[in-house]
Amino acid sequence: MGRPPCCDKIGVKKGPWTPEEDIILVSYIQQHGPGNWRSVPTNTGLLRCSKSCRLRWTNYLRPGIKRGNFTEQEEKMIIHLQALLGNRWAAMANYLPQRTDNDIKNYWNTHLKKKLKNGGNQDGVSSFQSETKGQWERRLQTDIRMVKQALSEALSVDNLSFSTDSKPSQATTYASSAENISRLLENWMKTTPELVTGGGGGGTNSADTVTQGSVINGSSSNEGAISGETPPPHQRFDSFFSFSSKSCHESVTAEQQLNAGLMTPENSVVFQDEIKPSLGDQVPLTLIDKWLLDVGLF
DNA sequence: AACACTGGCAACCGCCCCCCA
DNA sequence: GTGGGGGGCGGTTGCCAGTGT
Repeated sequence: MGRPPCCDKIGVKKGPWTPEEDIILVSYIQQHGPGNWRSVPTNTGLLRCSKSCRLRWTNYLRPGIKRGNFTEQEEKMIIHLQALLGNRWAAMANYLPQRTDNDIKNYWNTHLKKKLKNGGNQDGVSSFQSETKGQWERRLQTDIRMVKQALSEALSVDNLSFSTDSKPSQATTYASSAENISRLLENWMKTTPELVTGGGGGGTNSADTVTQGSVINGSSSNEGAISGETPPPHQRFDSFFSFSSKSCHESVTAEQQLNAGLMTPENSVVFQDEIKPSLGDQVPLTLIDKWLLDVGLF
């Protein structure tokens, strides 16, 4: 017998996610945190496969995701990481915390692959590949060993500080996800104004039912833990948006620091609980910086 | 203005790895 | 030690918007 599918194919919805589904998912993760994906569809009532929920979260709703054009720095980073790591998109995403592996993969396949093919030697990448890749792999192995040791010591301290201060950090992190869906919500509210104007006219469609039943209740119970009261619907959505400016600011700050080489993914407040501690797979950003400096990129 | 083509991106699929009983 | 289940990852697909003819 083969392995059963992760979810029943019957009754599982496929295709693009609706804003309502996004809200349900984010609301659930705000309360329970990411993980245990198998239980997500059951507990939320989402007619989605657990994998689909995880992908939607990691690729779109996850906090701190930067969308839009890749910067030149990011592009160079991807090119070099691809040369170094191959098609290990998830590992590459560790060095570009604001980009998802899917984003990086798509960008590589649609832009960079073509660019390198047409352009040939871009920014010395080809010569780097032929001349220094082997050398870098050796240095990387050495670095990884050193860093593993140093980080394991450091993390034993960091974990203590994280555990004592995990709540605010988590709140900030999940708040940022609201920023990601806020744009969707804004569009959604434009198209379905009756849902968020306090039930002005009608508002008896299925979307309203879903929103009132699953999302608002979930959201309010979550916020109730903070504010202790249930605001009216439009204020509850406002509170979703109210996260945006702060988290956006933090996100930009983190980005600026990352770009300036002042902050590594490991000590970023925004991403610290999203970074996987798979030390064997990744090298701290400072090493990449060093490498980029060595090859004359910065 | 209408149609065809192309590129970009979100989402799905299936394999693999790791953890736990 | 082993098998099953869950999660992660990379490859691929399909839809949609933009652009060209």
